[in-house]
Amino acid sequence: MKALSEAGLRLFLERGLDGVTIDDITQAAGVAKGTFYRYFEDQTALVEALLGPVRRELLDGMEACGRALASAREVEAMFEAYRAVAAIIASALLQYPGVVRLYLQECRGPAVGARVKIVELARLVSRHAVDITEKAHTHGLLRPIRPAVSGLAVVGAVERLLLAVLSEEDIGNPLELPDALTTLVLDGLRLPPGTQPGRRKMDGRPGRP
Amino acid sequence: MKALSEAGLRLFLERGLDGVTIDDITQAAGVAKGTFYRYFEDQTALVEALLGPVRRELLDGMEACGRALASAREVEAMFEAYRAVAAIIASALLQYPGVVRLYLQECRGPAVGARVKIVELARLVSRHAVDITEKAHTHGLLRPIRPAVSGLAVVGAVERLLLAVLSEEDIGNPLELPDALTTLVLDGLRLPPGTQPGRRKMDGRPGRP
DNA sequence: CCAAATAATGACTATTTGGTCACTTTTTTT
DNA sequence: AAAAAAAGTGACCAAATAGTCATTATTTGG
Repeated sequence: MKALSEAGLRLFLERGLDGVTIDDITQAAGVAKGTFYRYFEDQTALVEALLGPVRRELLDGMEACGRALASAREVEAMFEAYRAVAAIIASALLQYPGVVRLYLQECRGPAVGARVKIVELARLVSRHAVDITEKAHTHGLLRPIRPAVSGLAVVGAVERLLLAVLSEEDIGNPLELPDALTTLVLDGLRLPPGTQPGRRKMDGRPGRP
Repeated sequence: MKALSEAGLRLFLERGLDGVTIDDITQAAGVAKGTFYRYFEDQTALVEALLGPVRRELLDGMEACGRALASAREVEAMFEAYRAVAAIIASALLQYPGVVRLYLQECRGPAVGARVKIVELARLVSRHAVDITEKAHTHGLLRPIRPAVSGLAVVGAVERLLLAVLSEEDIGNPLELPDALTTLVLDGLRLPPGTQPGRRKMDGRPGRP
């Protein structure tokens, strides 16, 4: 059964959810076809089994962040809530890198067949992200941009960077990512006015007066 | 032939690239199966035909942005180069909304079969984005964050917002998106220090001293 | 050591699918 | 109008596929 899950995940990543047959999976796992159906009703069930743990951790983490933020009145509490989510994501990345990659790879496809649960999770993640942004917004902690826009932008940025990490694109030390993202999202790309163009500060901190 | 392209695109969006058969397409287009093979060698060829125009416009636009930025020494020139890319994207969105959606939906999947050209385009887009960021970075116009990180983050944010627009998620007036994105990316989410929490400015401009 | 329960097998069926091709219909050219 | 060219058709084939099930192998409990 573990052999089936592992083979399935590997093949899904290589060929896409819809590009893998039950025969492929059982052959790769080194078992007979009938064995697959002893453990999973169909391909969809296998995907759900793979996604389950990540789904729980992620949704729990985001809900906790929402609750924490509901009572946050200061910027520091907001940062702390965001950091907690980042920790959840990092944990999932370390425990289930393949599943996270599968999510990133399939989450924007049409919600059909084996992909429904993945797309459903993606919708929940986006909704939570917007809710969280909405809360911070209500408390006046954020710039006056529609939460639906900034929340989704952050989701997109984070997901793209996770993909880069998992695809081993060259983005430097992954451990520096949360800091870089924080700087990026919270303080923006643009060099703060007053700093001399050409003389870059190298410590990566915001450094506004 | 147009009927085939349109039916194919519609079905690809409904069921995913790998979830559509030639029979599905010809049936939806109301032609016989053999007719498909008169115009396209296989499904991959149809996808390439669909993607072609968008691919050209997008890559041309990004290359132009790179060239413009190569000579940019001031922040204003940089903004102008970004605005030009935004215009290209908006144009593609209006002319070929379905194809853009197909790109967003499939661009992170494994580069297999009919998806290879889409994934290839996605790689080029990311590479260009990082190159562009690199250029702006070299000129000292940006914060000291690795261009590979900030460039990919912007790609991710933009792609997620485009998906939202095309999926008719509620993000308000799409015409305000470029401005929101600019504010978001260039000036950051965080309320500038010095502004009173709770008293939000409503004009959406940065407003730093 | 034996019997019952559990797990694994792979041949088999019914369908689906990509691709072909001899033929018919429509359009263009002469 | 006749001939030639182009477009369109759908039956057909071989390969692939989801799912079943009678049979065999293995494990477990007494």
